[in-house]
Amino acid sequence: MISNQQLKAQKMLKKANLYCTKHRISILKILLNAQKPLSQEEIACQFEKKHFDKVTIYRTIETLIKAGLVHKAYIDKRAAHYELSHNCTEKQCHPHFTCTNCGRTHCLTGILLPMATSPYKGFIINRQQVHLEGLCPACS
Amino acid sequence: MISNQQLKAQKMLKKANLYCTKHRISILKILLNAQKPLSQEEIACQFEKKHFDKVTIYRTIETLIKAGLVHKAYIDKRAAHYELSHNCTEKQCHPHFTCTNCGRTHCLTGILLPMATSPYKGFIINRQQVHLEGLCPACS
DNA sequence: ATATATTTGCAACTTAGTTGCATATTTTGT
DNA sequence: ACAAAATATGCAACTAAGTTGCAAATATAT
Repeated sequence: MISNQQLKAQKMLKKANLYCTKHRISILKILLNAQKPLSQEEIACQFEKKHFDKVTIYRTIETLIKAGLVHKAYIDKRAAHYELSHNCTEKQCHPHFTCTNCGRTHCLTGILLPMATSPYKGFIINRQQVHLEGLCPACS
Repeated sequence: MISNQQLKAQKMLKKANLYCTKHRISILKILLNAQKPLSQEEIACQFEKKHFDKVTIYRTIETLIKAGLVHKAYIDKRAAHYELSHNCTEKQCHPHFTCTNCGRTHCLTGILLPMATSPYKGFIINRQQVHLEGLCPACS
């Protein structure tokens, strides 16, 4: 029984001209199900019994970032957090919201700000990512 | 001979009700002169001979953040980078620009985007920070 | 000048991420 | 379907970033 997400992940890898390995498919599936950016450790936890080396996870993420499938989220955590790029337009990522009370991070996919335009000569802006701070529904 | 920045730093600390120590003044002076966000290590390097323990630098930064004088910049570096809040409005920080070619980060203080408004009930947005990616004048 | 409150330095530690290399897996060509 | 070539993975050891507890030093208030 091949799941929907399994097929989706395989297609993503094929399209990006990457080797279609168990590890990459698993990591893509985890990111497809995630409702927020995940760290290496959070990804590792979702494998339960089957052990995935952290080096493999880091290298897989790096590969997926280079292929444009994944990007780093700019949030206020010590460890880097990653998410799929498929909820973002080419020029702009959906905003991330961090609650200053409980520290939890949410993706606010419903917001789109106008793109910044540079008043300085020579700066070519290709992508924009917005970070928001405030109180989440549970804390407000 | 007391410099201008020395006085400025002292005033900032007094106003924030913080002990006015050599270390805090030195760190504030370094941040006042910086044209971009600095990491703990970059701050430490500017002390030259006089040795400042990294723990002291981390704790000082934490204190200054709590007092609202400093904040973390959301940029694509492994180590956290910090800057003074005095170039930002209460609601919004100036955007940071990272060059995808050379990796250098710049502050684009001339840009101000409209504040995001949440389409979700219960999310109260207090502050916004924008991160831009593209090519800097040297690389474009 | 002294007492009290707060900050600093040191040592040891945790967490996050990286590198080199031998082994295993995936793809390509036949 | 099979072998060869290309690429990915696991392991061990390592570096970098940040934290904690505690004793000594410094700043402020009286």
